Amino acid sequence: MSARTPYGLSIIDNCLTCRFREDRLFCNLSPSAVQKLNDIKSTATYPKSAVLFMEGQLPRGVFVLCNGKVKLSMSSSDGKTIILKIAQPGDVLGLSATVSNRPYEVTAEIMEPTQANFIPREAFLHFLRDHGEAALRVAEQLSQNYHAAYEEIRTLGLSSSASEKFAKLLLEWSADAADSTHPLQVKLTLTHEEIAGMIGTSRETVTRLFADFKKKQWLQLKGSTLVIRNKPALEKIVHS
Amino acid sequence: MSARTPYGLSIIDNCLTCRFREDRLFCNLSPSAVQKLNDIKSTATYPKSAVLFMEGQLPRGVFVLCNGKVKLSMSSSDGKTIILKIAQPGDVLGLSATVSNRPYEVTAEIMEPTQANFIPREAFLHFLRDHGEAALRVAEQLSQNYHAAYEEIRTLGLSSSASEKFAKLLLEWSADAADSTHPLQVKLTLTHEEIAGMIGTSRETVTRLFADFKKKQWLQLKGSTLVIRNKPALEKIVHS
DNA sequence: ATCTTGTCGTGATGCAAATCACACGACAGG
DNA sequence: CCTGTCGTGTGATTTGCATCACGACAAGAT
Repeated sequence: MSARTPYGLSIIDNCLTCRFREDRLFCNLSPSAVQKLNDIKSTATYPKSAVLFMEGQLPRGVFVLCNGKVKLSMSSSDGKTIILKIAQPGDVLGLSATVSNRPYEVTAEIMEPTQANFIPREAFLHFLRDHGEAALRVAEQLSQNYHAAYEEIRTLGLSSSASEKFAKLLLEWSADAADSTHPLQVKLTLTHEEIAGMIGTSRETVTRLFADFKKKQWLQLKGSTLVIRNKPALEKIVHS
Repeated sequence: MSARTPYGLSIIDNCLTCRFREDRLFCNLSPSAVQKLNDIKSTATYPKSAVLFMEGQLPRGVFVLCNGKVKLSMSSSDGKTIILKIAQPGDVLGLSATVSNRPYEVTAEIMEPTQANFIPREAFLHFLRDHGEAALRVAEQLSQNYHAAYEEIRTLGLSSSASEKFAKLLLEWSADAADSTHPLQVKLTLTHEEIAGMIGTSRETVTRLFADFKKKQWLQLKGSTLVIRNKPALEKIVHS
């Protein structure tokens, strides 16, 4: 349980029951709850393009990411796909499906080798019934997910143009990277196709939007790092 | 607490702590929890076009609908509006915002005179901390809301055409009205404008879609009741 | 009886973006 | 070396739907 070793297990424990991040799911629980969690969790690593679960499957349990990146997507019968989120370390996947015993809403696909804790459904629900504090924490977490979902609905339903959604995405990225030394630099890890999937448009449009924004001097590309040169302009587009 | 009187209070009690609908939020709780709930709730009736809360406001608490209909909507700075849901009796409004102390995601506007119970935020959270069973119930409810939100995202993000979304809405309606004697009849209570708001299109398009579907013999209008004459055709459109 | 106000029906027009159809560099593996 | 397969860039063409601009009709309001 302690963080004695520099690698491996210490990281695993931290990501599940860290004591220093109040905003995460299982932080600052009582010792007995932490102990119980450690008993029922199991850890595994997954290779690139492995699938944790697929949209429509009955929920087997929740996954807590330790590191790596996971693509959450939905697709329709005619092959169209939207990417909802790129999950980061600390994120909990499959929570709502597990709690309500409905099928997973999304498909979770590993983008780079990832270590994750898995907690089977039955054990998890039993754990929640025994630990009211954790149930409340789960409710809070679900509220946050819900909030994020509504943000998605807002962009999808209220943005008129593709450029608006594109600008919004860029601003989100720059906000996420706020811990970096320079907040206006974003490391691009997605292809245009994937970006298109995130804003519900076509690959070509993304290419054209990039070109367009670069010509307007709003963006600049240094290798694979994107530099935002005119944030106010982007914000103006978003709040049409 | 008893249902002695034919009007008013008996209805109120039923909608909050009914014992016969397991799928609702506060059903089948322990007697002490029920008692506590009754202590902290208050009831009011609201006239048409009153607003329970607005998008962006800090959460004051949750509302439990006893009767009537409430329109939940979001709007963007440039006046565009989407309607997310028409809340029905039994629905709980403002739950996620209240639990996570984030602003209400939507605006809740009364569509017809409505009676609702209100539970203030602080009392509600305190209640949840004291009653783990209720917290778990809330988590389940939030999961369902989350699920519904993802359904919305699916239609908004994956449906290509307006007709697809329109057909989807009609099928939803006919499924909701499944308790009626005839499942293919839907009472129309919304204007074309409002329907347009629900599927993210313009009023004119809705009018044209109605005309189009009627010409194709898929629909028929008897007064204000819509009759679905070719459900398979609608389903085919949806699952393109 | 005459205004207003809200809802519905329908044509004409314009445009943003999907779609189609390429071409080109990078890069891996046989 | 050639030959896939990806990711990108850019034109030409098409199209679904928003938008504008009406007219018709019903229900209150005055």
